[in-house]
Amino acid sequence: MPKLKRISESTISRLSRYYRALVQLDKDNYETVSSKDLANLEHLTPAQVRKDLSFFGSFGTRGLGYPVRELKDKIARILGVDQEWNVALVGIGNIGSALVSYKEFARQGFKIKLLFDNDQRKIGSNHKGIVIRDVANLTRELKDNHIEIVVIAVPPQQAQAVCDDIVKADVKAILNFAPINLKVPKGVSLRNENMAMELEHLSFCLVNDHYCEQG
Amino acid sequence: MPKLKRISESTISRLSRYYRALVQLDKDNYETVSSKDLANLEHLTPAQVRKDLSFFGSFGTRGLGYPVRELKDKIARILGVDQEWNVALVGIGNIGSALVSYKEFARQGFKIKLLFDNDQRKIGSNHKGIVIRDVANLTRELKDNHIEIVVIAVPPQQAQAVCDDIVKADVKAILNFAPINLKVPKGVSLRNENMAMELEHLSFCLVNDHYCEQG
DNA sequence: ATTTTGTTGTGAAAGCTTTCACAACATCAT
DNA sequence: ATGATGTTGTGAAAGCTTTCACAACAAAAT
Ligand SMILES: NC(=O)c1ccc[n+]([C@@H]2O[C@H](COP(=O)([O-])OP(=O)(O)OC[C@H]3O[C@@H](n4cnc5c(N)ncnc54)[C@H](O)[C@@H]3O)[C@@H](O)[C@H]2O)c1
Ligand SMILES: NC(=O)c1ccc[n+]([C@@H]2O[C@H](COP(=O)([O-])OP(=O)(O)OC[C@H]3O[C@@H](n4cnc5c(N)ncnc54)[C@H](O)[C@@H]3O)[C@@H](O)[C@H]2O)c1
Repeated sequence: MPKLKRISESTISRLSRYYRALVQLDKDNYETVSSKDLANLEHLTPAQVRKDLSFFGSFGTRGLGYPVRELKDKIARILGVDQEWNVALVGIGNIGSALVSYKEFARQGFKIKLLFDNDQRKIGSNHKGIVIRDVANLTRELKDNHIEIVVIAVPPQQAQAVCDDIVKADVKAILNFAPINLKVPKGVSLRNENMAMELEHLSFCLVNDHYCEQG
Repeated sequence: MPKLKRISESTISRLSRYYRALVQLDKDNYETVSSKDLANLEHLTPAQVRKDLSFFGSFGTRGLGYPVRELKDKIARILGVDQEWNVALVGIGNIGSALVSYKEFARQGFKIKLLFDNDQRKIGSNHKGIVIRDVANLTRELKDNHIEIVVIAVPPQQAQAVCDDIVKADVKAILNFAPINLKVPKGVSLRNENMAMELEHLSFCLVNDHYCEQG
């Protein structure tokens, strides 16, 4: 019985982790799994697992645990990975190319449909079977092709302008690799993949081991 | 007067953001900045900024704000980005290659010194001026070259074995791109860059807009 | 001098997340 | 049937993070 409460970022991230674990358990032909087992697999606490799941309903049986396949499917539904998503990629440089080559995303339902760049030498060329389009037509082409998720992999100076064009196309989900704080209107989901920040987190831990979680 | 309290992950991430903002403000020749200004730049609250900084000391002047260059340098010190770090990269495939090409990391003090792979065709070849070494010698070479941070960019099946070799070399900081939960002993800092998880977060928001922050 | 305006640093309050603890079941052995 | 064992779902407690609110200053104006 899902109440209309905000779900925390950490709960959503953990759902992804449960999902990955359940896919593996299902492959390994496990029928059921307890919150304790699932917690151990992901280095979490059983109470955390049960509380996270309880936000979305009661999926388990007391005394037995959770049915693996069923729970996997339920979480897939919740995460929206039971369906296909049309993804576009803007900026086909180092990172952009790596993402296009990565077949795992497609297998998970994230289908890279369109590629964009502003480099005349790249526009029109075929990249892993997908033609690179001119970013000048970004808004229109995103609309025409019903793109639902856009990945930004352009230099930081260009990122906000690209982002604005994406928002104009009514796209509601953006994954950004540029190390910059993009401004998006309410109703648009933005996730940042900031590697510099992760490296700085690590150097912080190296310098301040006493302050840091891992002690 | 730094008390010996754990610093939260979110505070550390925000320090990275303040730092980036301060670098820009310094370039733009600003002398001072208030918690209000800094908060506006990063879409945070002034109280948050002041509280975060207060964990590490008092850097501002009442009535005036913070001296930009001084605060920048203080945060650089706290984050450990006032020094150089020796970085090694394991797995020179799509993602690994993209990281080697990225000059920004070196500029920030993260110097990629060694590359490793297990593919005989790649081992010994020169990649952007760095020779690719055999991962068989990983532990010894990490030690010999005083590597402090290692980036894992191998397929998920190989990641834990690679990780174990890294830990054996007494490396205390690991950045992992493989979509898998690595097990590391206490005292080793591990950060994960999991793009699939970010995409799933976005699809969750698309499916459950009412549950999601951006509502 | 005194007032006004501006801003920090921080204890306390509010809000949010995780953990605890236990009733409510389910299964199995006897 | 009954008891023993195992596990969920959840309200309450504990713990953590963010926001509030204000004293303590600093500078400038009067
Ligand atoms: N490569 C990495 O390892 C790495 C690591 C961390 C962050 N990043 C960030 O990811 C982003 C991409 O990095 P990269 O190394 O792939 O850069 P890159 O220079 O290799 O690629 C950028 C691509 O974007 C294109 N581009 C530029 N402006 C554009 C615009 N307005 N519209 C469309 N395309 C445009 C360029 O032509 C180029 O193909 C950057 O913001 C970078 O800071 C990269
Ligand atoms: N490419 C992407 O866009 C992307 C996106 C998300 C996650 N990832 C993850 O990042 C990792 C790397 O992805 P990729 O696309 O670069 O893969 P890739 O196959 O292009 O590269 C992997 C490299 O690792 C090497 N390797 C394999 N086993 C090794 C070992 N034991 N020791 C040393 N090297 C070894 C391979 O020879 C290869 O060069 C994977 O875990 C992948 O799931 C990649």
